[in-house]
Amino acid sequence: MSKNEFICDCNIIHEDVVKDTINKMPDTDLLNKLADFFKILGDTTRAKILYALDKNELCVCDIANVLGMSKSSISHQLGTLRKSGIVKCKKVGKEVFYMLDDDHVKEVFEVGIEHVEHKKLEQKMV
Amino acid sequence: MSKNEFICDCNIIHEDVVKDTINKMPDTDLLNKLADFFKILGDTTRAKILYALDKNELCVCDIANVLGMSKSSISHQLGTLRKSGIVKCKKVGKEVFYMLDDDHVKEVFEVGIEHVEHKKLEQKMV
DNA sequence: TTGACAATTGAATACATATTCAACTATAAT
DNA sequence: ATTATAGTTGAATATGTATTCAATTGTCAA
Repeated sequence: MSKNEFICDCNIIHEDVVKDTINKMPDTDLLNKLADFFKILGDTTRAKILYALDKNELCVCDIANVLGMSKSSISHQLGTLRKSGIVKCKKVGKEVFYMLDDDHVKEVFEVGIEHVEHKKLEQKMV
Repeated sequence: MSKNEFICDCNIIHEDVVKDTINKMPDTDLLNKLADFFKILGDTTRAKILYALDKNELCVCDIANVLGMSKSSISHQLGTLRKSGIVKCKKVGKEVFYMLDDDHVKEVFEVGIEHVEHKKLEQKMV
C-alpha cells in the first residue's frame, strides 16, 4: 500500500491500524441510516414532540399547545417524524392523533438522558 | 384556562391531556442537552469517526484516511466532539491521538443500530 | 536555526433545514 | 350549500453548519 493511495498529505505511520479500522467499519448504508435516525432526535422541537407523545396520544393542536408553537411548524415536524417511521397517526373526524410507532425511541432517550445527566454530574465534580 | 391562553388558533378540546402532558415534560435544559447530544451523533462524518475510535485509538491523519476525507474537516469535527466531551485526546510528539471519552456513546449506538435494523426488516416484510 | 510535517484555526463557501406565511384540503356543523 | 375548523403543504426566509482553503502553531530532525 503506497503512500499515494491515501487521501491525506501525510506520511502514514499507522498503516496497520488504519487497515484494521477500515475492515471493522460497518457498511456505509448502515452508518447513514444510523446518522439519519440520530439527526431526527437531534432537534429540540422533535425531541419535545416525541417526549410528549411518549406520555399521551395527542392531536396536532395539542402538541402545538404543549410546546407553545404554531400548528404549521408542528405539522411539518410530524411529517418528518412520520416519514422516518418514528410516529404514526390515526384520523378521527377533523383531528389527527399522533403516537409513537417505535419502542426504540424511548430506549434511546433513556440512554441519552443517562449520558447527559452523567456529564452534568461530572461538571459539578470539577 | 381560557382559550386565549393557548398559542394556537383552535378550540382546545383536550385541555386535560394537554395539561397532563405539560406537567410530565422534563425541564427545557435537559431536553436541549439531550437534543444537542443526538445532534452530535446525527452526522455521518461524526458517526464514522466515533465508530472508528470505538475500534482503535487513532491520530487525525489515520481518521482522515479511514474516512477518505481531508485532515482539516476531520480536525474541525474532532473539535466539536471534544467540546461536547464525547472524545478526548493525547498528544504524542507531533501527533494527536483521539479516543472515546464515554461508554454511553457505544451503548447509544447499539440501540440505534437495533432500531435501524428493525426498520430494515419491517420494510422487507411489507 | 532551518525545513518538514501533524494538527489547528478562522473565514468563506456551500448546503441543509426549521419556521413562517399563505393557500389549500377535508371534515363537521348549521 | 355554506361556513368554520383541523390539519397539510409549498415556497420563502432565516438560520445553522459541514467542508474547503489558506494561514498559523508546535514539534521533530537535520
